[in-house]
Amino acid sequence: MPAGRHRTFDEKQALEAAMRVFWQKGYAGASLTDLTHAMGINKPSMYAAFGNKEQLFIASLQNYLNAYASSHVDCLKQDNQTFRARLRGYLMSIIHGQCGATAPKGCFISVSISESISDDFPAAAKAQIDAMKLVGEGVLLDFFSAAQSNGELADDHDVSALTQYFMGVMHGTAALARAGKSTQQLTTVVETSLKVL
Amino acid sequence: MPAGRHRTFDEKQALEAAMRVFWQKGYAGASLTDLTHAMGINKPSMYAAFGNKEQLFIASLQNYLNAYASSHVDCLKQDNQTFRARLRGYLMSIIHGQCGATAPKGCFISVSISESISDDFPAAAKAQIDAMKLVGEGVLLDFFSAAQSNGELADDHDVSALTQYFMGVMHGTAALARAGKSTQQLTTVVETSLKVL
DNA sequence: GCAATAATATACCGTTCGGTATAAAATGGT
DNA sequence: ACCATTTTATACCGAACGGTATATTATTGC
Repeated sequence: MPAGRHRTFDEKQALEAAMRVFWQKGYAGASLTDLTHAMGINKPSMYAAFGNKEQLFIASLQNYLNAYASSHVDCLKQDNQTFRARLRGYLMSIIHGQCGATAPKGCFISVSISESISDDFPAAAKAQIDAMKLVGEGVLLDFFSAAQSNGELADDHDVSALTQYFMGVMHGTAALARAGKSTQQLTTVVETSLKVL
Repeated sequence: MPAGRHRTFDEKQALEAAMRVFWQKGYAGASLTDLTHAMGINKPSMYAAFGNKEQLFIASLQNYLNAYASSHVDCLKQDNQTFRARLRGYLMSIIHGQCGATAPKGCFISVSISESISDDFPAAAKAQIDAMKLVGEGVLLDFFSAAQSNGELADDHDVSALTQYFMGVMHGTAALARAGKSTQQLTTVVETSLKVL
């Protein structure tokens, strides 16, 4: 046990709160006052625990990936379901995350990608976002490639084209969620998108 | 001819420059220094010509609609083309706009919708964005409804669902363009998206 | 109990923010 | 020529920005 006064706040809880502020308002739109108020701490505590605004943002991105994004990938691995059902489950899981009542609307990564093309966006944060972009694409590419190898997906399909298309569908539903569309409306978008297969 | 010193800058040119800054950096991310530098004028000139930052933003949105968005709709009215070809032309026109080399990537309205859900986003600007959202949806809804009346689109299609779907496709390609995808890659996304018809 | 240590709270730092007062420069009307 | 008018350029305003020094409070090891 280290000497000195103990933390009176939960670091994970504070990070979750900060993430939601960034998720809703973006990096530039989220002030330290916004962040520390939501986290329930004051600035020196934030700086001691997370470094600075940029590092808090990067930690928020990582927290989003762990707590809000990774779980969807499990849907693609349900061996008891058909190829189509697994993909549908994946997309449905995602749109529920994008339309949840307790969290901000849309996709934090999608919002961050969009903001990160600004030339004065912090470099380390941009690098983190670029890495996450590749991961997301890799998941879908592997899924379609494996399905084609297994014979679940016909050989005349272009797995790269399908990957780009469904990446687009996910960014699209994220934008629609942000525009106020309901889970039900996004469900019909997902169902329609699956008709290409 | 009014008395007094003449303007030494072109108002439309300055507005175009301001629009591109907002388009790339968003409302919160664009400072008055960014804006006036790009416009080639100083702050009092900007305030005299446009009012304030929020009104400049609203004027930028209107300028985007006029100069970058409205023209695409003409593709839907090419009576010499099939229903499918008109829709394809519309989407292709849009993705070229989203990937143009001379303008910022993506869609200014899509970016603005995303940013406008922040609770400290200016109210008048949010109202303008909400109005533009409805216009965009109306264009597609009218297109599909008319096509169904003409018999070009089978009756078993849900025009509302198709509208939501292609709104999602457009937001999706806009996000992919912002993520760095090429016109060629977005073309395959558009071609894939048309398979649902 | 008493130093050493670490987290809290407050007040403050220089800079940048959106916005403006002020004065110089340029035009038209007379 | 001169005055009214409008735009320009500079300097400045209070507020908010990201970030930190300082002092107080709480905790552990001894």
